[in-house]
Amino acid sequence: MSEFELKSWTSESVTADLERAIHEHRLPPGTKLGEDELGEAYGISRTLVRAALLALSHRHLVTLRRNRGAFVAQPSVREAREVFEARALLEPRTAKSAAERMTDADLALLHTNIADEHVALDAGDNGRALFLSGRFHVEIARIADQSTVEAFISELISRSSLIIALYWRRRAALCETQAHHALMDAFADRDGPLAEQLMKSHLLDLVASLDLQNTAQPPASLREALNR
Amino acid sequence: MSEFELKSWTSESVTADLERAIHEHRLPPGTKLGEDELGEAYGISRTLVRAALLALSHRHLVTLRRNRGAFVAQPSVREAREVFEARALLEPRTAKSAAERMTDADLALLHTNIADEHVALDAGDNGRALFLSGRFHVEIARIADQSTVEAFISELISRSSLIIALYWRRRAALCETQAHHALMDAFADRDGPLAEQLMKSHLLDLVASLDLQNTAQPPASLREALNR
DNA sequence: CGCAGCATTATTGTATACAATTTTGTGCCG
DNA sequence: CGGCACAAAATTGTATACAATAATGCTGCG
Repeated sequence: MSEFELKSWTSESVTADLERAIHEHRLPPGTKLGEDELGEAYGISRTLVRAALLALSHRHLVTLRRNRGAFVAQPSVREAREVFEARALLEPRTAKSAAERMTDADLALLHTNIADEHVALDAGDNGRALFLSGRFHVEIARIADQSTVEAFISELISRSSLIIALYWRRRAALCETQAHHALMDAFADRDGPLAEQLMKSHLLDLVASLDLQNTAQPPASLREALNR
Repeated sequence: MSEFELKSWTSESVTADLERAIHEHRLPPGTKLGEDELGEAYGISRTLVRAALLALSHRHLVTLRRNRGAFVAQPSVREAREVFEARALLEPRTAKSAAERMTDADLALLHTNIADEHVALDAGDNGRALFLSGRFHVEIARIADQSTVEAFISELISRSSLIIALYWRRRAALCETQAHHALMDAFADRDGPLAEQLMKSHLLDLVASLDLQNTAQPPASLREALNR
């Protein structure tokens, strides 16, 4: 390892890097994000670290507790439900629009995305697979040519990753790739209504695969102390 | 006026204060928001001003241009359309949920909100009337008990205020109060489907009242230079 | 008189210093 | 030995200093 810094980080790129780390579960919910610690890690001052943490808190990926610091967010059961209800409002219609606007280049890109996900899965890199799985949804919004909705979905996807980390029921491999394949078929046929229906079902399946029965979440602060 | 500061502003309260000023058109689109200027106005350092501007930029109410400063956002025609498409995805269903959960206290609150709007309108305070008109929509999301969707709608409402400032066709009084009254009737009857339909129509009417034909927006930077 | 190039000024970008608060550690007393 | 009070350390909150960049104005030449 070189003594010199290889990259000059900006506030935005640090935000993106942290978001990806959270999305990939390299930074699990509850992890303390110390300002000095991060500043040293990226070779920047606390000023820029704080800007990044502020940005992440606005996306509900990080919780800022006054005079206590920043922590990777731990969505409550309530919040988990709300996130998926919001996704249910936004994504099916967006999938419909995407199907109707889909170009061959878009199709190829989505295919590549799914292929990469399988590669990551086979390599045992579940974090990367989860990230790519989320990217699939964001790409659909991009293809629908709705950048405003895309931004909302992008946030909801990242928050969903935290929810999965906390409430995912099975430890087995992600079985949702089937749903994505089915969506691909609808996209290939430019079948908007089918894509809408498939996305709706997909989201319902996702919620069903979560354990959202608990009214309280005991693992929250305890886990944090034990795992670190 | 006292020489002493009456309130100690925090980053959050400054953000809220600026957002309201933007929402009420006291700070029109394109207005330069100088850091020193704001810092002096609120009696805080640039550190906190920057945190507030960063927060507002994340809500797309302020545009940050590197090394040039912060400006009240000037949504493009494209963005304007997208904002209302996003609202069309979120608000009708939310209105339906709200109607089904509506308590008498909620109804009373909405009534008060509308009454206040009329008072502001009669007093010629169009900015306040516009703000209250937006609050009506946000309150509905709150009543629907969906804080995640509420946050999205809140942002979209504020952005809509900028859109209205730029693209509002008639200069006459806001004629949308009728739509809100109709919604109130549906709410009073706890008629979810009707509320959903009325909200959908209301949003369509709103878009129709805008002039979104222009492909380019010449008044953007020119206006800024002339008006200031 | 007009414009190019440079110096000056103003504003933002980043780092650092200091203050405030919380957390942690220690010792005394019951 | 346990618990409370106080002190020390660590961390965040805010302000300020300095650096970098862009905007402005001036001067001299054509």
